[in-house]
Amino acid sequence: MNSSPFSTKERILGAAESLFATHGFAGASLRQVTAAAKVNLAAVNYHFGSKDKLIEEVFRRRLDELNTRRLGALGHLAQKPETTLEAVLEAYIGPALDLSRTGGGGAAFVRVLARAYAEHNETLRKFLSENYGHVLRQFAAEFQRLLPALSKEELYWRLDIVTGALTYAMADFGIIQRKNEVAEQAHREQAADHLVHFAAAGLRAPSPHPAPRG
Amino acid sequence: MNSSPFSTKERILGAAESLFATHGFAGASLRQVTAAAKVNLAAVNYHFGSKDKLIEEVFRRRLDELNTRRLGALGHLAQKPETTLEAVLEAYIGPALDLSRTGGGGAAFVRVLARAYAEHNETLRKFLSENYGHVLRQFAAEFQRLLPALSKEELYWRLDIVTGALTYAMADFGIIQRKNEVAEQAHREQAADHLVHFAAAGLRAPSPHPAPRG
DNA sequence: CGTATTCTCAAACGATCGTTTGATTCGAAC
DNA sequence: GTTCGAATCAAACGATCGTTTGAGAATACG
Repeated sequence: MNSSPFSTKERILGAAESLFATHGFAGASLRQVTAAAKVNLAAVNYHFGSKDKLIEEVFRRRLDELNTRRLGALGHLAQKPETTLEAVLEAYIGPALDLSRTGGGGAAFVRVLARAYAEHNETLRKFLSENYGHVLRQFAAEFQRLLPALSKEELYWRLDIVTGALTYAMADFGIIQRKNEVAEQAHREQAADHLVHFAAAGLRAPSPHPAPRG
Repeated sequence: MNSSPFSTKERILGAAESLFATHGFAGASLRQVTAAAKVNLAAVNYHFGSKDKLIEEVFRRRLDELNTRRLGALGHLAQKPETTLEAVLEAYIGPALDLSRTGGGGAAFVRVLARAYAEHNETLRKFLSENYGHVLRQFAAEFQRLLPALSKEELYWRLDIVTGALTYAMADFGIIQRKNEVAEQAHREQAADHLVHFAAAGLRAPSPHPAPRG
């Protein structure tokens, strides 16, 4: 019955990903999603149970592979004395870049990911923390090994900044607008290159023992 | 009739700011807003005309003062040979910090500002660009003077990263969660201090003439 | 005072939301 | 061919959305 090579579930996930990226979770309706996926409205609740479950599935589909690849890349570097800061950053950012490079909607997903940070939805936050929190903790441990001069608190502050900048840059929210659809991949690769370079310098900055502002 | 010292318009703006920060523009309904403001539902359309106009007014109320203060701080530094990179960053970030420090809902507004980046709402983007784009251009010119080794393109990439990190950090989206309401101001000041330090190092990083990734 | 204007209020408007229902169609197993 | 579970469909559910209405209360001005 499907004229498309993709199943109904896959078409819903793809359309939802794209529309959530553009309009947000509350702003994109199931009627928009099912219309874009060319499926019946009831198909969402039939296949996923509810809109919230659909949102979770949009995340799970991408994050399972993304974080597996991140940990795999980290596994080749961890504990080795010759590992560089740039290499660990690359292990974290590279899979996200690859994801955004795959034609099948991954570029939209990184925008959805940025949405998740902006959403203060507690249910969503808990889901992400429970399912993928261990990845961030493993990377933090490796960064700590490479930056022993930083206190744990200082390190977490900086990793927080890197994560924010990564999310923001990959999601293409910035003032720098690309010219056309063809240049999107090149644009995103440039963003990642600049980001790794910038983040490495920021992480390496000497600890300030900050004085009161004024 | 108002038992509050604030007018109906002011109470609506304050409640809207807080709820937009938490639930987003589409996620916060006018019924939630008017209930929190303890005013009648129809008051929004009477005083502002529509929900979209209310959103614009939430921005205008804060950004007019914020950007005036930013340009004022920049005016004391621009063209002077002894100006430092940190001072210009401080001129950009400091007023945002002060805003988030004022008790009257400014802390919520910085989260609203971050929402604006995540929203791909063209109407909102156009409004912000038309009304406040000149501020970013003036700061870019001053950064260019202080970082002559950077190409214009390279500089814009880095400023884009700084803006993203600033927005993200000030909006308190990160993994670092503060313990209670009392510590919020101290938390935010720490975030700004770390951010200035991090951003200055990132901006000063030598130009990479980036090689192909691999 | 009376009058005009501004503001607030409960109530309802039509539209759209997420979800559910029940009938119908499909594809494999026997 | 018959049967049966899976999938799709049009239609409708109650709830909530932004917005509008018209009457009443508060305020300002003569």
